[in-house]
Parts: sequence; C-alpha cells; structure tokens
Amino acid sequence: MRYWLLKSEPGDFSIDDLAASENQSTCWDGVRNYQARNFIRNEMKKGDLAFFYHSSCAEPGITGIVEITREAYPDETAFDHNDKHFDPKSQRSDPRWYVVDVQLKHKLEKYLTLAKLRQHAGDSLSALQLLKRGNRLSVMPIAPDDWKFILTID
DNA sequence: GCCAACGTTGGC
DNA sequence: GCCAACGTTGGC
Repeated sequence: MRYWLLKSEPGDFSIDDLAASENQSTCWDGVRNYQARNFIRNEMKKGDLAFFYHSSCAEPGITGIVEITREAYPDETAFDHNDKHFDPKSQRSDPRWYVVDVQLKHKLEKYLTLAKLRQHAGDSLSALQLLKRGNRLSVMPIAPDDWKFILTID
C-alpha cells in the first residue's frame, strides 16, 4: 500500500465538493502532466490512501484523506471538445491521460496548513516533495514515515 | 538535439 | 496581481 498527495484548487473542486458527491466519490480528472500521469497510470493501486490538498487559495494545506477506489482508466475529459481539459492529441485508441477514482475517508479534524508543514521542512519532513521550492507536481507520492509524521502534527 | 519563447502552477 | 519555477512547444 502506498501513500499519495493530490492537489486541487478548492475554487475548482474542494473537499466539500467531494463530500457532497455521490458515494463521496469522484474520478480525479484533468491531470495534464506526464509525471503525475505516470503515478496515476502506473503506480496507484486500489486501497492506497492520499492526502487531499487545497492549492492556489488563501490558505493552502491538507484538508482530508481519500482512498483510491478504482485504478487507472482513460480520462474522458481529454476527448471532450467542450471540456477545458480537452486534448486533441489524446485518442481513444491511444489515450494520453488517465484518472483514478477516489472516495472520501474523512476530513481532517484540524486543517493542516502548508505553513504548519513548513515548520518541519528542516528536519522530519526534509524529504517531502511538497515543500521543495518550485514544486508544481499535482500528484506525488508520500513516504510512509512522512505520512505517519504528518498525521501527528497538531 | 538545442534552446528561446511561451504558458501554467502556485505561494505570497 | 506578481513573480519564480518549471514543462512544453516549435524553429532551426
């Protein structure tokens, strides 16, 4: 079992949007970065857990935990002319982009801000990709030790 | 294969 | 809104 972090702009799709979804589930579509795609397509397994992270907002941070409930399948939004994630280079015969399904496990009791995470950038979380400068990856693995540590942060 | 131009991400 | 970082594109 592996751990992940998934970014979403709350103005686009927030954890409350997920909570309000049918089965508290959604397909994680719109990822258009190859490194992130490779994680989704090749490495995410059913049962893996992921932090739900709110990015590009007033107070970025980890807001909840989701479970991967279905492994990779083609991203339909890439085929849809009317979707903002439409990609003419993705063909049904050779899909370029993939999604997984995720289901809400729970929101964190206390919103864990990026600022709070940064307090540990020098020691316990020194390897956390999220805290590296210039980090723009929207899907990234979290080491088990980092996952455990993050859950202990008050 | 190089690299400049451009677009996007995301924190602040 | 600004700007640094980074990925992608396209001419050569």
